Amino acid sequence: MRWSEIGDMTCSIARALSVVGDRWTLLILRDAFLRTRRFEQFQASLKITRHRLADRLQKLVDNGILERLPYQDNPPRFEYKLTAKGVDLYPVIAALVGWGDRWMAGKDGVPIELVHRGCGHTIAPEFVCPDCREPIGARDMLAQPGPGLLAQRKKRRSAVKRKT
Amino acid sequence: MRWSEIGDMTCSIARALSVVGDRWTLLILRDAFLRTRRFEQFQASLKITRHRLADRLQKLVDNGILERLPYQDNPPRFEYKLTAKGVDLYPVIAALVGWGDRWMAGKDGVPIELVHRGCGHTIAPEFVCPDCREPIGARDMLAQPGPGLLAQRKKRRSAVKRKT
DNA sequence: ATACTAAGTTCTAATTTGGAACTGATGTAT
DNA sequence: ATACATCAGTTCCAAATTAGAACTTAGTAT
Repeated sequence: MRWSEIGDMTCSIARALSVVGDRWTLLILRDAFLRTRRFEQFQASLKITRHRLADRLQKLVDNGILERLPYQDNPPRFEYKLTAKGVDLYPVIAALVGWGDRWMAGKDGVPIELVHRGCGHTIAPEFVCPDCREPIGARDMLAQPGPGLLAQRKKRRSAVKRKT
Repeated sequence: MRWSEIGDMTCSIARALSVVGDRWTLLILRDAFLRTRRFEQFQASLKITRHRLADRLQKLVDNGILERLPYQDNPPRFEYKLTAKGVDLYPVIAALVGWGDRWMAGKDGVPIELVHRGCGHTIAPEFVCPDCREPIGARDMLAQPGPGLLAQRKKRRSAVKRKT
């Protein structure tokens, strides 16, 4: 199985993970959020092999998460910047940081604190319902078929009909 | 390099990803959140090889994210349930769903909608600062060294001192 | 002329994964 | 009683992915 397509890909998580779901990619993005931009910087920070790094950066560019922009011409050199689609992955990173802080922190406490520029508080952000503003936990949400799944089911039904 | 330890592990993301950061694990957890519990159910749903599944489940149990509980004695059979630590990964899953919905949905629309049980609205949850309740984006947060990192730096400094 | 930098590429060896068959304890149908 | 099915895994080999290290290319600095 090629990892560009996981399982049935009906699920948004599967689709997201097909782009972002390997071990290095999220670490590369973490560095990107901390304003790392250049090949050598990523490599030095992550100790990823150069090969792998080139590969992952390429994939992120292909998927519109990073942009490869020239920053000088002679010799041609490029840097990688988060696109809007990339910046929008921030909640994923933040959620991972939060969980890591809560459950995997060493005895010395959390390694990095997040400070909200607006109010100056150093707290992990939390998920809320944008409508009623209540914090959201796993069992507060109900998953139900959306338009995409319904459309797909419809297609499948008519495909079966054609066969019989 | 063994993947139980990524890079320098100073970072909460690296620590989180060392447990949760491979392609199958988050899909297994997605299923767990949708109340899948048994080996055969996971296998049928994910089409992961049995070998890999056994491996990943074991690792999740080792890390306290799933619990392996007997549900019958003759023959002995077990099911896997999310622990508190596992349930607390919900924001990560939710963030992935949100991003997948926003950027990777097919033309038919999102496959699954999330309904907030409290208010009945079908919207993707958003991140807010728990203090001022403002929505949080990538550039609204400032990362600064926390107690864990400071403690570690202190240790390193004294180690250097001993050497010289 | 030599060394150095940035951003890759190429090569081989080691590790991880996929695919498919097999196990073992039990329950059910013929 | 024999055959077949279920569940929760193991075992084995081939295929894909990754690590590690050296090499490339184009320009700059000493």
